[in-house]
Amino acid sequence: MTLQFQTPRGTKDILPGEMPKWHYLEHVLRDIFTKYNFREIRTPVFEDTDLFARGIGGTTDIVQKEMYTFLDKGGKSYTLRPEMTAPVVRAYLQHHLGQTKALQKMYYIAPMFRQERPQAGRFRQFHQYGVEIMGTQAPLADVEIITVGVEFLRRLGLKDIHLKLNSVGCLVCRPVYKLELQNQLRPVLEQLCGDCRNRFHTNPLRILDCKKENCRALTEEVDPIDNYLCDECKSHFGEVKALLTEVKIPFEPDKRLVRGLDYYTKTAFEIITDQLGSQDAICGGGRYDMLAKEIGGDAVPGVGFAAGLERLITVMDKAGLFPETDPHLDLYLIGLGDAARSWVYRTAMQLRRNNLICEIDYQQRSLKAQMREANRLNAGFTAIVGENELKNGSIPLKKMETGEQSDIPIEVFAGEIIKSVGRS
RNA sequence: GUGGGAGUAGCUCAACUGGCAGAGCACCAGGUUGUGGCCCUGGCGGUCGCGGGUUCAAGUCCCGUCUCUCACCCCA
Repeated sequence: MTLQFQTPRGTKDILPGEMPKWHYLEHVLRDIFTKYNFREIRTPVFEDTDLFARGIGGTTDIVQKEMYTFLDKGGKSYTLRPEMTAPVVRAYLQHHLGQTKALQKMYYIAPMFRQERPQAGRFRQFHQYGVEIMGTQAPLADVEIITVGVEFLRRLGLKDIHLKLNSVGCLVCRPVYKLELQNQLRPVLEQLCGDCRNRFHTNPLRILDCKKENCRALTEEVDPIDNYLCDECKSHFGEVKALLTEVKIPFEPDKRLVRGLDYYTKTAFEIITDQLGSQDAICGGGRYDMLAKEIGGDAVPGVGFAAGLERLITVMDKAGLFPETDPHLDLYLIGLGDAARSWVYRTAMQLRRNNLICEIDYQQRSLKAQMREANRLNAGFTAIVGENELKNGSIPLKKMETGEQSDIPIEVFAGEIIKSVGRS
């Protein structure tokens, strides 16, 4: 069958059958975020295009080629959000959240949009969860962010995850390092790949991140940024590492980790898994002390991460880490004949009001069909009601697992069921 | 945006060098006129992704296109 309408390229329906996985992850996320005292924030799915252009940075791939941008009827340019940090900072500034509380700790679980070629672990609409702490430069805030991300993955039971850590400096020291990098690479500039030759001018730090064998070799001997960090960045980075060690969160310093968004300062980190192939980053984040100012507000420091739910689900599936979900019914009520169906319907309503999960047949199907349905729905019990039962005033209740059957007087049926099958 | 692989029933897949489009599972019904799962029997279900071309004849060959998939770029 060829349907005229299908999900747009790179998008997916999340069908009822897979929803338990999403609910499970969302439940654990909210639970752990709440314990760390983060509160949820929701912002519009689209924003002023300039918010992203300026916030994320004009030279980034996200802005240059991945944004879903459209004009509204007034000719104004909007963009479906490709990430959530810029909108959160925008909301923080717009609502003067810094005035009401010194520190804002926020989390989100929300869809994002990027117009890229779909691939394993990459979609055009995907979901991210993330946290942000705004209003402090304290290294402990960085560590809290990293901790909450790692703790979540640990609680899910994930093994084989690696935390990669670096500092990308600040406005004081990064320009110095950029120049130094250019000086050191200039002699080999012609040997770098085409992308890297461009990066040499636009964003030399990204050359370190190139995955090409040749480029990596050429940059192997380059001085790491550590040697050029200003005193403040150096001590900040040192403290982050010390605190992580203190709370026993293993990390791997990675001088090549620079991240693709321009707004990062100081701490940058990624959590990767070796189960995912080339899209191995499962969580990425860092500090962004210049972002608020960049989008036109006061300078407000912040730190946060974003992580992808679809990728996480892939990893969880591979590792078999989702708990067995056992969708079931407490009771399937079978009605045969008009009078019985009416009784069954009224009884089902009464039981549902008392917190039992009940189902009935809508289509006057045969007893066999209804039994089959009860079995398929994994019903704990089935009650079979026809003319005889109404006449005799006695309802047979069948325990599906064992097949044993007992009769319950019709006038006390609901009460007995609520008592014996129901939960408090 | 660039390159490789793939699209046949709801799902997983067959169909030789072009010659009537199939199986398993699932679904529905019957065997059992009021008792699920197991078993048996039958049934429903396809514009072979879409469009064009070659041919007496195309699921099969050619071109285009869409989608999926993998990789590059980059990212969650």
